[in-house]
Amino acid sequence: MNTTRSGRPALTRPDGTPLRVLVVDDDPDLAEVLSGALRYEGWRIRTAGDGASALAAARELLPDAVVLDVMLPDTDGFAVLRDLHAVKPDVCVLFLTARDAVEDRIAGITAGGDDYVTKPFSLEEVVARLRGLLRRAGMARQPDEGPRLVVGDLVMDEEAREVTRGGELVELSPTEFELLRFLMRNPRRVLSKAQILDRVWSYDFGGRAHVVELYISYLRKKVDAGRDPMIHTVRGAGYVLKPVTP
Amino acid sequence: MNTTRSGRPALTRPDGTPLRVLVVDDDPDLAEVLSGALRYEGWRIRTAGDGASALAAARELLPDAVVLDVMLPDTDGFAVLRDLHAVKPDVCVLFLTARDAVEDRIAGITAGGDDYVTKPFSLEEVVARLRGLLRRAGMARQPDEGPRLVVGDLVMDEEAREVTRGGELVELSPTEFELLRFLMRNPRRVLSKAQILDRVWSYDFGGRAHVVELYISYLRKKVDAGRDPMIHTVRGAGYVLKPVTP
DNA sequence: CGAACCTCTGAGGGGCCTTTGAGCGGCCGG
DNA sequence: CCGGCCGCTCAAAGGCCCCTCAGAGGTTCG
Repeated sequence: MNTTRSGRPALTRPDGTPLRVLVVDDDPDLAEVLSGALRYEGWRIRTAGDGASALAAARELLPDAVVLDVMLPDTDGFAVLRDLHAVKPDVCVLFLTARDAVEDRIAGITAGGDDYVTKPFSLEEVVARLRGLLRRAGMARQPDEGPRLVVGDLVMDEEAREVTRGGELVELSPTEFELLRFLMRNPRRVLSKAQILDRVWSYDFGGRAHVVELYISYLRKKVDAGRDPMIHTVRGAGYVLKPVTP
Repeated sequence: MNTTRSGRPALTRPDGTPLRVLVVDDDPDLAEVLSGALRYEGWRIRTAGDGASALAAARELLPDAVVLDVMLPDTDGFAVLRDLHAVKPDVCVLFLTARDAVEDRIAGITAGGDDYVTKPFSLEEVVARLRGLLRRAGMARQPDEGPRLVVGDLVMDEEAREVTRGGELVELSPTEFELLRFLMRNPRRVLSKAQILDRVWSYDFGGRAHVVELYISYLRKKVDAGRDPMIHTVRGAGYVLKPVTP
């Protein structure tokens, strides 16, 4: 079976081959980070820096999905979207856009089944949105099943953004939710504070690892509250999430 | 079968040939120490002193992994990472960075599945991280199986950073963990205190061999506690770890 | 426009880890 | 048999890691 670089079974095309994703951004560093994260999901990645080379790459790769910066040096994302649909009508598109970008045009996009995230984003969010898109479009085969993450009696419904522990609802803020999602996607594995920062916080976050400690303590108060702890500190290494009794 | 210089079966590429690793550091002494340790793993090593020659070497060697100093005389780590991925998209990268540069521009690097260690590091840590990377990337074939070390009834899960003896959990500090990992990777072999210092402690450690004795005694208290001892002293030579009944 | 919520910073404190030093016991050589 | 060396352990200092509290600034929502 095709697997991610983390060992977890990968989200694949229906025939089991790796999903193909094209990353289009004119910032080479950002494109590199993005494609690294997506490659880590076990997918096949290509990058492009402008609209013209994006189209050329798309014609060659026939990607299942495209991560597309709205602001490109030679053209804008919407024009590229039209051309992409001409090349491959069923392609999924995830837009990258500035926070204060034109909301109305973006709104029209999501109606077509595509989606967007605003810069600066976290990699966890990009990956999650992309997985959601591919799943809903029927382009991806679920190795596990459904959009639910389960670790012990802790259950996360990613689409409903709902978390329960032992059946009880746990209410989380956005950052808490993303942190817990990252932990739940890597159960029984020690994650360093740097790893967590890189995945859960925005790529331009300048802060220190201290925030991770803080949010771990928030999560503990809500997820572990009064119960047997699932979140453990590994001194000098990081944090682990694991079921109470393995 | 391909083996390490120590006789232990080596971690190899899927086809059984030795893994190829490129070491890039502008300090020749450090590069030498590193490549010595990696060669000891049974891998094929090349070194480079700057970004340009690193790329040239990469094009020729097509390495499975690169150990890469972030501070290079001619360029920075991010640019090299991009170029390396262009040469070989599935290459694993382990960055070496100064402790106070961690916050700097490392952001996003671990997100792609790559990893880093801060200077001063221990060789055990570098080797362990590299093995982890290669294993997760599916570039390495397990001679034993999985990310678990087993000696007798002593079991170490490196990813969960969990150790059990006879099923019972053994809690270890970071240094204790690394020392035990070194012992478990070299079972039934006498390791001198100097060897242990060189591998487990940082390369700039100024202390004396006395610490090794102390940490061995800590390990005994936790690992051998009340049970048949697995850690043995070989007077005048060093220490051995072996199963209770060979 | 106000209130609630969320995120992040800074400071304080507690506890674990690492290292050092010293003392003791046992093994080995003289 | 005795002295010296090697290894083991205890005790304590210091540092570092981690947790928590309190509050400011920003954002969202009513």
